[in-house]
Amino acid sequence: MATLETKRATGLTISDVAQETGLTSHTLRYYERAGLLAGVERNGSGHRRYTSEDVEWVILVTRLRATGMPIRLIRRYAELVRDGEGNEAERLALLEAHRAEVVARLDQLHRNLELIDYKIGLYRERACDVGAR
Amino acid sequence: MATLETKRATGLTISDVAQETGLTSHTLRYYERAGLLAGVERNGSGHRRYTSEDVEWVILVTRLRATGMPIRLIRRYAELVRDGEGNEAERLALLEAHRAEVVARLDQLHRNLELIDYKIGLYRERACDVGAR
DNA sequence: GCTTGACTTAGAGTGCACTCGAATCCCTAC
DNA sequence: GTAGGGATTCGAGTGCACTCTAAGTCAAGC
Repeated sequence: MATLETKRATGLTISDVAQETGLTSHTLRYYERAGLLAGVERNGSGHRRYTSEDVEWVILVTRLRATGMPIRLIRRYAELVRDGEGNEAERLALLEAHRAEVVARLDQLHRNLELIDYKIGLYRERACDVGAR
Repeated sequence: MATLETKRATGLTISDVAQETGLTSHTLRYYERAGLLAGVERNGSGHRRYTSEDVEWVILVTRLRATGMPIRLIRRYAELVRDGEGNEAERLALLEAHRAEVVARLDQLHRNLELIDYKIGLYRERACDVGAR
């Protein structure tokens, strides 16, 4: 078994990263296949070894997913980052467009939450009443 | 073609309701099959005729869907409503549980939005800088 | 009376994001 | 040296919520 020392030198295994990010190894491989992760380094026997930068990136990906950004947009963003400098404007545009969608979704969620609260109020106030649906 | 008068008397057609709710006729039939809508009345030739109460209910369903309540829970709720009085406590519990989930999701969304804002900030402030990912 | 178009049904297909299976490989411990 | 456990790959399977197709029925307008 690799010591912490060794891991620091050679990078984390896929199950280390799975544990740290809350994803499964399956999902990590799926993300890599889908182009969300730049090529992760391999050791002599072909096993993935993740750097801490890789892990940071994976965490960013999970956050973007958690806000509902679809895989294909995250891939686009990842591609831009991989292509390096010169496309920052496009990256910014992509993030801003997504931000706008998240804000819109938050608004809608807040509004619909009010309806739920209204219904809950009905059931609480007139629990023995007839017509509440 | 049915006049508005006629429609008021006989109920709305599926495409009327589709238009009014933003769903498609397909989705309305799907919801009915899935047990989300109590049996909608039919006219002589077997076509659905929706009452305004039906439409109200459909709108409530769309709002619950918009907050991410899964079909199976909406079905459960619809069943309770159909069963009539006596189960208000369960309806309330169902709505409150869902409310808690929505609130949790809102929180998480807010937190992740902050990360997006942070990234956007990076690109705005140091658009010409190197290391921003 | 016949076309047009909206409606009906059962059931198949789609898109998304995983999620899992099977076969195989390889390092470690006994 | 061999069993175990985890890694690899490709590709198939799953779950959800629609979304659409095909075959057929029916009412209204020309």
